[in-house]
Parts: sequence; structure tokens; C-alpha cells
Amino acid sequence: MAAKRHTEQGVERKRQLLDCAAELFSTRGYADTRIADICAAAGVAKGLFYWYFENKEVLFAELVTSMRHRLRKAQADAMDPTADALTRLRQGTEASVQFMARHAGYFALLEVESHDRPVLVGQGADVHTEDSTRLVKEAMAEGLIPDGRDPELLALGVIGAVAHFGHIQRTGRVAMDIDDLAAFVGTWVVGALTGVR
Amino acid sequence: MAAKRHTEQGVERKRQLLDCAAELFSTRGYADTRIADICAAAGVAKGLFYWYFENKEVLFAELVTSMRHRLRKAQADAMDPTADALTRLRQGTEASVQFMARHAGYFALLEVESHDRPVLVGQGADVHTEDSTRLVKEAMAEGLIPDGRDPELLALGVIGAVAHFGHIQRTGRVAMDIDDLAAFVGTWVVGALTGVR
Amino acid sequence: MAAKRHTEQGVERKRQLLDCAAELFSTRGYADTRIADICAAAGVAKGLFYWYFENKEVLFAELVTSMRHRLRKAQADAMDPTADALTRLRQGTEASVQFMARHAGYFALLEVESHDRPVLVGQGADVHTEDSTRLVKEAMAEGLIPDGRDPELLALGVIGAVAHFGHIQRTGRVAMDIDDLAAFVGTWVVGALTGVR
Amino acid sequence: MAAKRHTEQGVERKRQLLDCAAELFSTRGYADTRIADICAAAGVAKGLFYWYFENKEVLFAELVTSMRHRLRKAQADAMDPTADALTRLRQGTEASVQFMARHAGYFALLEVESHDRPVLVGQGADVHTEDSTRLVKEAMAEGLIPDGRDPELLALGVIGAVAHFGHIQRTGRVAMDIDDLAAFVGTWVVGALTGVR
DNA sequence: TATGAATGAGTCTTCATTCAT
DNA sequence: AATGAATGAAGACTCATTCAT
Repeated sequence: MAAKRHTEQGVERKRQLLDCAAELFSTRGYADTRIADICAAAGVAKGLFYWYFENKEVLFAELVTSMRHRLRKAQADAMDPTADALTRLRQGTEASVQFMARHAGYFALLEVESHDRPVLVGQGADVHTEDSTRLVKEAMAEGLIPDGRDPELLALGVIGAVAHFGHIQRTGRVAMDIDDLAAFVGTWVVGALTGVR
Repeated sequence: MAAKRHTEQGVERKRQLLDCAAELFSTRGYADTRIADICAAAGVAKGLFYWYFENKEVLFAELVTSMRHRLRKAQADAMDPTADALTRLRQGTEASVQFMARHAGYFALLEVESHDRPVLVGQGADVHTEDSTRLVKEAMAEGLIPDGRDPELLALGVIGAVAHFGHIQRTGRVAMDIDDLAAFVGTWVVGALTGVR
Repeated sequence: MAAKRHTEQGVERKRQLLDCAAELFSTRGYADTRIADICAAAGVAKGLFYWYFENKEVLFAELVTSMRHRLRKAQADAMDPTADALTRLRQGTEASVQFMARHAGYFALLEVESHDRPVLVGQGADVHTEDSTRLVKEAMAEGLIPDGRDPELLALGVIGAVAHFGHIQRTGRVAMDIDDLAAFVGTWVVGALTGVR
Repeated sequence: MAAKRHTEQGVERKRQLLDCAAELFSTRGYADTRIADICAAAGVAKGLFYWYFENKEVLFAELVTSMRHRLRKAQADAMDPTADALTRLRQGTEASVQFMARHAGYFALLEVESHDRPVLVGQGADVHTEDSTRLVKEAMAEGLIPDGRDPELLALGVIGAVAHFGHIQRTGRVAMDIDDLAAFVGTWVVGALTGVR
């Protein structure tokens, strides 16, 4: 637990391992990525891995955590604090899609293994859900989203849509400019939130 | 390659292994399910597994395929052939959510492995995409969905939404009657498809 | 042990298994030939194997024995009883080479696994050695082969040469008419037996 | 592919495994030697085997190759460069018999597997054949071996004789001083090469 | 820090053999 | 006679993790 002190070079080496791991995890999945692979990719001996990480799981956790922080930051930065809630939802959504596209490797991670590691992956996700739920409620209060549906469920829908389209983009199943896709998803989400027939 | 000839008893035993595997896979994931576990669950010797399947992967493939067929059937059955395309999309969506709830185990499975085994899981998914894309196009032609967006991308969005809410339901993050959820998803999807602001 | 009574069809079936086994053994070796392979080649179910043979080893033994009998017969037939011993040695040698060429598959068997199954393979070989040793002694007595060398060792040399050239022929390392090869080996052996410098 | 870097200790350990394997292979045969046995004999854990070898087959190949080099060296050392070709053939033959006696274990090995793994065992053998063929041709040119027979076939005969008598010696079927046996084989081979009647 | 060596529990897979029908 | 099903002991191979240097 006690965060190790690393020299400058050590920090660099650790980052290197993290990056290689992210790349490999997102390419072949957690289970199919061996520690030996990670080390080989980083060009270091297998034993060194354990100098920087307690074990595989811990490395994975670090990866997930760091990515989540960055995503949240990206979302916050994209939202115009003076805009209405629905607009901010759309802005956050678009920012997320772009962020996911930009960090494709990192993001695949979230999808990967979310089943096997529910606590780890789930716990941070709650923060997201709360963020979004708050915005949905606000938008409802402002009358921008019709009442009657569960705000949390709607928020989950938003998050899911972002993740899904991010996945599609990542796996290359759609050849579309990233800005266009972001706009598309924004529209999709807003439509889903508002369009009750 | 040459499909083995199985007696009635053999077919039964195979089904049994398939079922046990599905149960275990969905409970603890593909990687954490040992062939020995599957056999133990079925109450047969380890070696017998290989009488019916080349290996774990092949068993998994059979599982995926069979499930896909059933889902498609459920969707088709739920659609009123005389209704308009958008309605049919909504019906198919609702039926899918319900089907997924009913076969939660099977679907958790798909989800878990969709990353590690993209080819396997993805290949048959195209059929679904095509089905939906066709309906979206029809609905566009009928003027029920505004023009201008890529029908296939919209179809992928529908499928994603179904999968995502199915996942939410499965993981118990929402305490809602399944019929209500299905209706919710139907509405969500229709909103997303039609509500362009 | 008690030889089973087989119907006419049964005898045929057994022969069939024997033949397939011989072919497979000589192609891929004893260890790499599975009972399942033999049955598949014969087009029967695996279980049937044990109706005809106690086990793999017994089948192998039957094969070896039958082949040895036939070889001995071929040698005897080739020898002119009125000829001198050296001539008969040459005749036997030539007949052996031809026999081995004709029954390539069977013969590979002898080489195969002679290490793992020394008793089985060795015991019959002694008969051969005795046959040949007798002839060598006779030839020595007749003054056709110089004295001074161990007759049994010479006999073993003859047998070895036959086996070796048979092997070469079988493995296709020499493109030569079989009669020519037989003559070559006959000459080779006679030279080795007589030519002391 | 990329040959692993080994420390001095590592090289030593590898050699140790190689030696243990050779011993076991020649005692009980390739198929009946388990990797676990090899490791047990070397007093190391099972897993370590795979640090040094990809698998059993590769270890075997290394064994074969190294042995072949040594044999060739022994032959070359035994030949008097000023002697005529036939003499050199005889010298090489005698050296081979002695070498094989000295490394009986290694050679039993070769023999056992020459059938199951013809490619592996056979491929390097060509070098030997070429060596001998060259000498035979030379001897023919010098008029020491009568013309008319295929030099390569004769060379193969020489090699076969050496192998065969080596085998006999190894299996203890002849109680003879090794020097005497070597001389015997030398004579046998020279007789076979020269004595055309 | 860094390396290469070493461990060993865990899994898959094979296959001769037996069984029920 | 014949089949397909079933068994289970082996054995190969993997890989996270630890160790000595």
C-alpha cells in the first residue's frame, strides 16, 4: 500500500510498463496478457515487474484509476458552467466520446473484465453515474427532460451509449470523423433523454 | 469437421454439458471455468468433454451461436408484421430486453467474452445489425425517422442500448419490473432514433 | 491367449485392422499411432478393436510374428537346396531385400520399437540369426568364407545389411530397380563375408 | 527463435538437463521419458525445463545435433590425411564404432527415434553421407574400389554397417573387445566395398 | 534497480481401455 | 459383432510469483 519512492528513472520505467500493459490489455484482454508479455514489450526482465507492482491485479487497478481521473477531468473541462444541464450533459457526452477515441487503448480496459472485477471497475463507475444523475435531475428540474422516468436509469443510459459508441469507434466498425461521431452521440443521447412519445 | 454422429443419449449429454458450461461461464467467467468444473457439474469424467467438443473454445462458440438463433427468433416473433417499421423496432427491442432478462446467464456470457474473442462473438452479430439496419431504413423511408444520419450507426445504437440495459438489469443495478424496463428501453430507443434537436 | 473363434466376416475384419495398423505403424511409428486411428482407418468404432485384440501390444506382436513367418518362407523358397552355402546366403539375402521391398509397411515395423520391445522383437530375430549363422558356418566349412572371424557376428552383419538397405529403399533414398538393389546387396554381403584384406 | 541469453550458471543448468535427458532417453526411450523425470533427475522443478527448451522435441534435437558434431570430429581426427581414401574410410569406420561404443547412450537414442522423427534425425545425416560418398569416389578414382556401383549407395552401406554393429555392441549381443570389434567392422566394410565377385 | 533463474500449482488434452446397449 | 459413451490416469505446458545475485 505504502506508495514506493521511485527515482526519476524508476517513475519513467513504471510509466513504460503501464503503457505497454494498457496496449496489450486492450489488444488481447486481461487474461490473455501475460506479465512476461508486458515485460517483453517494455524490454525488461520479468522479475522487474514486481519491483513496480505487487501483482497483475494492482497494475490493472492503477490503469483503471488513472484513466478514470483523466476522463472525469476531460468531461469537467468540456462543460460550460453557465449552460443549462441538458447542454452540459451533451457537452460531457461529446467530450467523453472524444476522450475515448483518443485513448482507445485505455478505454478498452474498462470494458474488459468488468465482469470479473466488479468491485474494482464498478466502484469508480458509481462516481460517474452520480455525476450524470445529478445533471439529469437538474435538467428535469429545469423542464428540459420530461418527468416520470428514473433519473439514474437515464444517466446509466447515457453512460452506456457513450461506452458503446466508443467501442464501435475503437473497433473500427464505423468510418466516421471523430467530431462527427461525438456530435452524433450527443444528439442520440439528447434524443433519448427528451424524446418521449 | 465431420460432425460426429450422436445417439439420443449422446445428444442429451452434450446439451447437458452445454448447459452446465453456460451456467458456469456466466457465473465465474470463461477463463475461470475449468473444463474439469464443467464435467464435475455434469457429473461425468473429464475425458468425456472431448468426446463432444474439440476444446473449450468450440463449446463456447456453440453456445454463442445457439443463443443468437434464439434471440433472433424471439425478436421475429414479437414483431407485428402489419405494423410500421418503427413500431417493429420498438417491439423487437422490448422483446430483446425480455429475452435477455430471461436468459441472463447466456447473455452475461456473451458480454464477458466479447472483448477477448471479438471474432467469434462479433461475426454472427452482423446478422443482427443487418436486421436492425433494414428496419431503420424502412422507417426512414416511411418518414418515421428523420433522414440524414447513418442507418447502420443508428442500428448499432439500438443494439447497444439493448445490450447495455440488459447488462444493467442483469447486474441488478436497477430494481424495476422487467416489463417496465423493456418499455423504458423501447421508449429510449425510439426517442434516440427520432428525436433530433 | 485362447485364440478366439471368429466368423468368416470376423476374420476378414481382423485382417483389415491388422493391415491398417501395419500401414499406420510403418508410417508414423508405434507410439504415434492411436487405436482410434487404426479404427478410423478401418472404418469401425473404437470399441470394436478390443473384440479382436486384447490390446495394442498384442496387435503389434501378431503383426511382427506373421511378418517374420512370411519372410522366412520367402527366404527358404529362394534358396536352391543343391547350391553351396555361400550361394544360398546370397539367394536368401536377395530374397529378403525383395520381400522387404514388397512389404515395406510390414518391415518398417521391425525397426520400429525394437528398442522398446526387445523381448518381442528380439526373440524371433534369434531364429533368423541362427539360420544365417548355420549357413555361414557351412560356408566356412566349405572354404568359401575365410576362417577366423566369429560366424555369428558375420551372420548378424548380413542381417543388418539387409535391414539397412531395405530401410533405405523403403524411405526412397535410392531410386533403383528392386532387382538391381537386391543384387547389389547380395554382392555387398558376399564381399563383406569373403573379402578379408 | 532469438536464442536466450544465459548466464554461466544457466549454461551449466542447461547442459545438466541435456545430460539427464540423454541418459533417460537412452535408458527408457524418448516416449517413456517424462519431462518431469528429466527435471527430477536434474533436481529442479518441472517448470524450469521450459526456461531452457521450448519442448521435449527441441531438447531432443539439440541432443542429436551436438552428438553428430562430435562424431564427425572423432572421424576426422582418426583419419590420417596422408593415407589413401580406402584407408581413411576404414579409419573413419573404426573411429565411429569406438565413438559409438563410448557414447552408447547417445546412440541408442538416435536409433530409437530415427523412425518416429525421420526428418529431425535424418536431416543432419546427409552430411555424413556426403563425407563418406566423397571418400568412396576418391577411392574409386584411385582404383581401390572397383567401378560400376553407385558411390552413394556404397557410402550408405558403410554408414549402415557402422550403425548396425554399433547397435549389436550396445545391446551386448557380442562379447568382444571394442578394439577388436572396430577392426572387424573395418574389415567388413572394406570387404564389402572392394570384394566384387 | 535489474536480471535471469527457479518454483509449483493449475489446466488442458490425450488415449488406452472398459462398459452398456 | 458392433457401436457410441464413458473413464481416468498420465503427461505436456503455462504462468504468476519469488529468489539469489
